[in-house]
Amino acid sequence: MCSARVRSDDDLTTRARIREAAVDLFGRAGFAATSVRAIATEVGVSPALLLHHFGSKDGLRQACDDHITGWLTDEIERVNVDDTPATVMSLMGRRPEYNTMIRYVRRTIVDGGKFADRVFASLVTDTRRYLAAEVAHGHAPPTDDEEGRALTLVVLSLGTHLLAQYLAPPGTADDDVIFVAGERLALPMLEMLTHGLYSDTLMLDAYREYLARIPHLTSEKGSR
Amino acid sequence: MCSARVRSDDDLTTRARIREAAVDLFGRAGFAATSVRAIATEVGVSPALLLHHFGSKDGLRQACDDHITGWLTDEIERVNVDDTPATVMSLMGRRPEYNTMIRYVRRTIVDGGKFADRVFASLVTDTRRYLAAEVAHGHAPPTDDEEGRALTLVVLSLGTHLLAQYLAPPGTADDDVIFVAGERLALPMLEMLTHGLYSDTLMLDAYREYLARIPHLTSEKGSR
DNA sequence: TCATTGGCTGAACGCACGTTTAGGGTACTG
DNA sequence: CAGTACCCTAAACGTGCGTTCAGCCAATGA
Repeated sequence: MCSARVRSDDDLTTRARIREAAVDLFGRAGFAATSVRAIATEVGVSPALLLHHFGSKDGLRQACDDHITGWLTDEIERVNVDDTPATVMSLMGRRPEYNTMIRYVRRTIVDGGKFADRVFASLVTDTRRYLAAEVAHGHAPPTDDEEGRALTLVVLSLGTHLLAQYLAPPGTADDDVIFVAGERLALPMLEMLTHGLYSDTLMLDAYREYLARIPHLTSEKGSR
Repeated sequence: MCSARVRSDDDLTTRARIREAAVDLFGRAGFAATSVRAIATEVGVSPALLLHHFGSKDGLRQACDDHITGWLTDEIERVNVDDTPATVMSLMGRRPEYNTMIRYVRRTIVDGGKFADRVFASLVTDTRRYLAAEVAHGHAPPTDDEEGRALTLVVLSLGTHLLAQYLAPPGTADDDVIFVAGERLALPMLEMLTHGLYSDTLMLDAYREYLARIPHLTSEKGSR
C-alpha cells in the first residue's frame, strides 16, 4: 500500500493516471488555473473520460484530496517512528514523489477550505506530540502555552515550504526548490531554536508589559 | 501623500475607486478568481470603463502593484524611524486599510512573479537592517549567516500572515483574522526568540555533523 | 452466437470571461 | 455657437471553460 505509490505510469489504470496527473497539475498551478482539458491532454485521453470517471472536476479534486490524505497519513506514521524533524526535513524534497505531495499540500493550505483545515490541524497535533516527547526527554523546557509553541514551529516549517521559491536561489530547478530552500534555512533555524535570537529579555518584557497594560480579553495569557 | 490614503470613497476619482476595489478584491480572492465584471459591479460602473482607464485587466493589476509599492514604501519608512517589530506587528492589522494592504501582499507572495520577488527581497533587506541595529546595540549576538537569520525571521513573520486564517480561531471575523493571528503568536514567538526551544545542542550538533559528513557543495556553510 | 457491460471518444451546449466597438452625454474652449 | 475632449455605457464578439450526450469498440458471460 505504501511502496505501491512509487511506480512507473505504465502500471497504473487510466483512472489512476488521471488522478496522478491531476495531483501534479493542481499542486503546480492550483485548482482554478488547471483545466479539465489540460489534465486530459497530459494523460492523453479525452476530457470526457475524466468526467466519466470522477463525475465532475470537483469530484476529481475530492479524489485527489483523499489520495493525498492516505499518503500523508502513511508517511507521517512511518516517519514518526524513528526520525527527527531535521532528518525528515532533509529527506523530504529529495525524492520527486515527495515534491508532488508537498506541492499539493502547499496549494491546499494556500487555497483554504475544509480539507486544508484538517491538514493544518493534523500538522499541529503531530508537532505537539513531537514537542511533548522532547520535553519528556529533557531536550526542551516545558511551557505554559504548548499549543502556541507548536503553532510557532508549524509556521516555521510550513512557512519554509510556502516561501520555498523565494528562499532558493533564482534559477533553481523546479524540482529542487523545496529541498534547496530547506537546506538553506536548516542551520540558521536550528541555531535560533537552540540559542534564540535575543541576548536579553528586553523585547519579551516590553511585550509582556504591553499585554498587561491592555487587558483586551478575558486573558489568562500574560500570566506565569 | 500619506494621510491622503485614508479617506471616504466619495473623495476619490472613479479611476481611483476602481483601483481601490481591485486591490481589495484581488487581495481577497486572487487575480485570476476576480473578474473585471465583479470589480465593475462593486464600484457601480460598467466593465468597459475599467478597460477604458487601465487598458486591460493586466494593466489594472500593474496599477494596483504600483499603488501598493508606494504605500508599502511609505509605511516601512515611517515605521522604521522609531518602532520595534513587536509594536509594528501589533499595530498592523488593527486598521482596516492595513488589512487590505496585507491581504494584497499576501496574495502577491503566494501567486509569485516579478513584483513578488521585489517585495520579498525588500522585506529581507529591511529585516537585515533591523538585525544589524540589534547587534550594534548588543541585543543580539552576531552570526556567520546574517542573511540566513534574516530569512528565518521573514519566514516567521510572513508565514504568520500567510497562515493567519489557521492561527485565528474558526469563525473570527474576516477583518480581524490578521490581527488575532498576530496576537496569538506574538508571545510564544518572542519566547522562542529569547530563550530558544531546545535546552541542549543535540539537534544542532547532529545537523552540523550531517553537513560535515555530506559535503554536497563547495560549502563554507558548516563552519565556525 | 448475441446481449451486456464498461472504457472511451467527438461533437456540441451554455456560460462566463476579457475585450472591442460605436456612440451618448457633459463640460470646457475657441 | 460649433468643436473638442473626456467620462462613461450598451451591446456584441470570440474564446475557453465545465459539462452533456450519443455512440463506438473490445471484452465478458450466458
